[in-house]
Amino acid sequence: MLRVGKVTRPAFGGLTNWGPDGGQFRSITVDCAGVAMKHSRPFLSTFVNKVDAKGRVSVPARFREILEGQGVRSLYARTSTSGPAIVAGGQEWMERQHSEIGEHDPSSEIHDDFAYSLLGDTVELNLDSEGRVGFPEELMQHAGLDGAAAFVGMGHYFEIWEPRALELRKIQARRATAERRGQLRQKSFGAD
Amino acid sequence: MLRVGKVTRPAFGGLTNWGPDGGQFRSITVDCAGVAMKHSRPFLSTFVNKVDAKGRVSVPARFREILEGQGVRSLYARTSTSGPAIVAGGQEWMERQHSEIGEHDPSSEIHDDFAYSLLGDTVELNLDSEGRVGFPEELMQHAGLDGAAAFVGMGHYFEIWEPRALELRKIQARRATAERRGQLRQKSFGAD
DNA sequence: TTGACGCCCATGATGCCCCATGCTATCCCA
DNA sequence: TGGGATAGCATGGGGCATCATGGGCGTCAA
Repeated sequence: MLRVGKVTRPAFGGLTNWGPDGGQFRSITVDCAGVAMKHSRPFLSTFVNKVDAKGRVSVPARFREILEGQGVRSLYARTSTSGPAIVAGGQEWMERQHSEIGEHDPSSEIHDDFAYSLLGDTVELNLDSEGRVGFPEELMQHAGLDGAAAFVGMGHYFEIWEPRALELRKIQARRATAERRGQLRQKSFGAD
Repeated sequence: MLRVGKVTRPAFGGLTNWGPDGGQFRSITVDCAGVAMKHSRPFLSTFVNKVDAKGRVSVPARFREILEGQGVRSLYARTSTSGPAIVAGGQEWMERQHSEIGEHDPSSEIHDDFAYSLLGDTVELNLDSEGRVGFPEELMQHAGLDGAAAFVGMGHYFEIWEPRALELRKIQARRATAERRGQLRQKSFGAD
């Protein structure tokens, strides 16, 4: 289980707040070691957009706002290590990935494994003036994208799925969540 | 050794107090590690409003005050994991959800399950200048909304039910509460 | 020359904003 | 104590801005 005080993962388990102001970094998380870290609003919700004949997809406007708030007008993407999906995010997510690798001894094999799979496979994609991106063929194939793409917010990052595959994955996730929270609920505090 | 769980859920079991002043954050909860967390007044009571032809519903004025006190003029909503209802809340509730997910290792399956069902299914809805929201068709269907919607305060968040379904649920809840509290009490405020 | 890519404009759909109206609960004064 | 005035709130509908999407044109490199 995660421990408090790992400076490299302050965001998981800290106190978070997004301010009401528009677009830029919106909050500070302070972990138990007193380390502060910037935060954008989380990527939320699911949006399904079409893939056009040129292979372009509109990045949902809400997601674009967040990405732009983090700096440049582009996103980072790679194949998911746990399913037929593309994992993507902005500057902050990239930094997170980077520091996750930094937790490991540079001379260790695990360090290199992480670097090859998390950094080596990541591409940086620019959004066009309409807010669209074209994913490389390899990523499209991994996710089985064809005709439509579902963007699902995962908090600090988001994923892109073939819509039907995502729906199936979500059904499974809802079941697991209900069970898990049902157990918590019996212990006393209200989940929802 | 301190675990994340102790820190990320200060509200459950912390020391809480809401002040009498108007609108903004009204209290501070301090958990065992000394971490402070903001609190609004709780969402209370039940309000029934109409759903208009465009599918819009007025959010009760009391609830709006609380939401606005938390920052932006919007709310977060998703289907309930435990019944035919929409679960909704403001910024604070969203932060709670987010940090609940953050308790888990990002590479674990439970992390993803929570993210897909708690974040991926959550939508951010802006209130219009009259204080109304339009829920997505999917949420309306899950709650069986049609013509009217009952907003019921649940403390840190609230739920939206089809009024009759809520009434039934409440009857069941009263009975269960009465049983738990013992025979004597059941006799004195059993049937209202 | 041709194909890939980036940039730009047109269009339709959707969501958001604004104004108008009517209801109701509360307060004030007779 | 009752009735009218008033302010806050819920409700309805029309218009406009934003967004997704499709297609065209120019540029650069193979």
